[in-house]
Amino acid sequence: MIDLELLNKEQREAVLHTKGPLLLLAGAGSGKTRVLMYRIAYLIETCEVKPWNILAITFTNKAAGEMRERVDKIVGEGSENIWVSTFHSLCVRILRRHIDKLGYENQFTIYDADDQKTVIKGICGRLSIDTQIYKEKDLLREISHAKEKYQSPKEYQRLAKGDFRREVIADVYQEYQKELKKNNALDFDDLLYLTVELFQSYPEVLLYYQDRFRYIMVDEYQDTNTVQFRLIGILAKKYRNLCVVGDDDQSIYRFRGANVGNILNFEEEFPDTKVIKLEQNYRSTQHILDAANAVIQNNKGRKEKALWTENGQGEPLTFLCFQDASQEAAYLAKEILAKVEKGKARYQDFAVLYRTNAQSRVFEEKFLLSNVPYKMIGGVNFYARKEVKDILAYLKVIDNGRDDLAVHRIINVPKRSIGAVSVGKVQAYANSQEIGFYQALEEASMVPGIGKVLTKIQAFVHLIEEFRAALSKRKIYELIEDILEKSGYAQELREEGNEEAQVRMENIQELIHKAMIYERTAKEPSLSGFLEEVALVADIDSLDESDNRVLLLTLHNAKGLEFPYVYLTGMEDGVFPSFLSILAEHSREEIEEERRLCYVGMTRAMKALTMTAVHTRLMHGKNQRLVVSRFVQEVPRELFREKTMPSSVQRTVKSDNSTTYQKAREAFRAKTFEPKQFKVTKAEALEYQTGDRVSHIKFGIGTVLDITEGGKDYEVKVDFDKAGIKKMFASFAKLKKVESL
DNA sequence: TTTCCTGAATTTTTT
DNA sequence: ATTCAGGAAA
Repeated sequence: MIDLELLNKEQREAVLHTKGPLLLLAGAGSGKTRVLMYRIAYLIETCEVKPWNILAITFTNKAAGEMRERVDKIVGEGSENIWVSTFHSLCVRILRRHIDKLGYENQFTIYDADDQKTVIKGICGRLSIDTQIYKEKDLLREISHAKEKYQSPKEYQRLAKGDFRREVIADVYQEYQKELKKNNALDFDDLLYLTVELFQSYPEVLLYYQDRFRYIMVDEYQDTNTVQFRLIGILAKKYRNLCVVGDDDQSIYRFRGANVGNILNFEEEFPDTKVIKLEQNYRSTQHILDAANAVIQNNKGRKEKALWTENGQGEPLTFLCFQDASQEAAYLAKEILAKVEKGKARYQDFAVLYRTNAQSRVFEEKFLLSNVPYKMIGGVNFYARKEVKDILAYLKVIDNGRDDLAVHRIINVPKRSIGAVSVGKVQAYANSQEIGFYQALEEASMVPGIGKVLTKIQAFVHLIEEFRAALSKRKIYELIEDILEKSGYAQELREEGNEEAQVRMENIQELIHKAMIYERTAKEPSLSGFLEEVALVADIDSLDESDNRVLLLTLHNAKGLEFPYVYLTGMEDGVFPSFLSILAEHSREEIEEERRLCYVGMTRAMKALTMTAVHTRLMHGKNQRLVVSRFVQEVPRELFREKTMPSSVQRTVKSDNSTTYQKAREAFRAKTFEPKQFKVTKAEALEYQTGDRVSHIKFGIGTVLDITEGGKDYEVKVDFDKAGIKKMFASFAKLKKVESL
């Protein structure tokens, strides 16, 4: 049962307004998630709305999961039928059912940023485009923006007329779409774009979903882009029960096409919109809110609002300035450690926020050194690691035979003596016959001049066929194990035998583990489903609040989270706001976006907010002298602790040329290769020894033959009764002793 | 032809 | 850290 008395007046009003369009302007920490949750519960309980008629769109998968869980607790039965998901996973679900209407196969692959770049490179090569002038990154961004605005290649070309540069980009865009379709692949933007296209071309499909989603709610509305706006616009058109929740001051994804204008457009598109403002903050102290309000007030053209709280004044803010980043990090480690040891806080109460991922490494180093347990979000994505991408490429080829990109990746991994020249011949044959690369491999005997490599290619094709045939019988994690063994990938790693190979193997083991979890938790597990999950998860989704560690993350990743103690680090002009935004063509807008980012960061803090800056920082291989961020200057001095007020700073933004590029690079390298402790800790002692009988989750019971001590783990050789002799790493095998020798 | 080696270049923020 | 280009060795 829900109790509306627990809500304030505005929150309650929002819950009770169930019919027609509703725009909820919710300041940071104003309890909007709570409102959404109560609203769903109220619809089901009191208005007798069927759970499957409700669609809630959240920003991350994690938020979706939490929302469902919390609604579960209130309404109990039926909540699993509510569609709670991100824009992207919603679109995948719809497209898996209907995309054949648009000329793709339903088994499509989702391409990540790396895949996109590979495609673009290929196109630039074929069209002889100079990638010095047309950088792959810029081309991709331009294409992405076009799709975000729902511009087809044709439309883009029409608009590009007369602008030579954009005409070239139009050609690339067109080629790019052709290539993706040929590979039966979609990029992130396609997921949204094609769903809109589907709805616009097939009214009966649209009608089905309009009738299905009679009540629609969208969280983080300020970060929707034009296609997303269009998507929810047409979905909600029939019943018009659309509730969007957002805060224009927290719009931080403009670079990704997010359009704050959607908040203003909303009332135009839905003229009878009810607007409710939530301004009472339940998260932070008044000091923190005053500071955040003071900063954000420097932005023009925002909806005026001011957060207030009943939480009391709280402590003043702290500002600290250090000589360099290493001292900044060392101090934070020391301070956090001291607070935890005094029993004032737990590690999980702290968050260290920074503008760019590159800034994280110094914190990692110092935290390791001081034994401060931490978790870093973002940075090098787990799924972006070479060995993981290799295995995923195998899975993609098995799942979608038309994904030539994946075939190219694995054709000679591990080494099969099928080199670039042979691959070129097969590709040429494929082009001449107008067939896919994989199909050309199947017909390799027809390829002119293929010679001895033919047998190797046939062996590869046979291998893939074998995996495909086994698909229905094998679990996904078993399939991965098959791939490892039968392709020789594991063999190659074993032969390398160094520590790096071991880490790679561990990463693959982690992938296997993720596959196991997926199969346990998914409703209808499938290979496509697993690959899709891998493609759409964000690092932040894996965050576990019960994990007692300090969190290291970018400001962007911190959105939607809260912590008792927040450190905003790297508060220097040039870092935050970034040079790119200061020097940009539309500098004012760009800096306003950075300022909103700062506002988001500040409002994450519940009890205490500390800002830190440094005098010099190693950037792009040079030691730069930096001045304190203008955002710090925008905070009224009286809000800071007396002794830590930002000192009036020398106005010198000059790079220090005394260090040559080479020297800096060497220094950087030296740091990179410092002996590094590992997060996967080696067991102090194993519970078993040679001769003991042990059990393994998959292989069953066996006898330990040998234990070898490696760099950071033990390698254990076990003779299993059923599975024979296997070698494995102790930290992964999780062997349990069943009897002693 | 394939493989192995080296040096150079690339990092704003992300689904 | 990874990938790519270019050149030498096998």
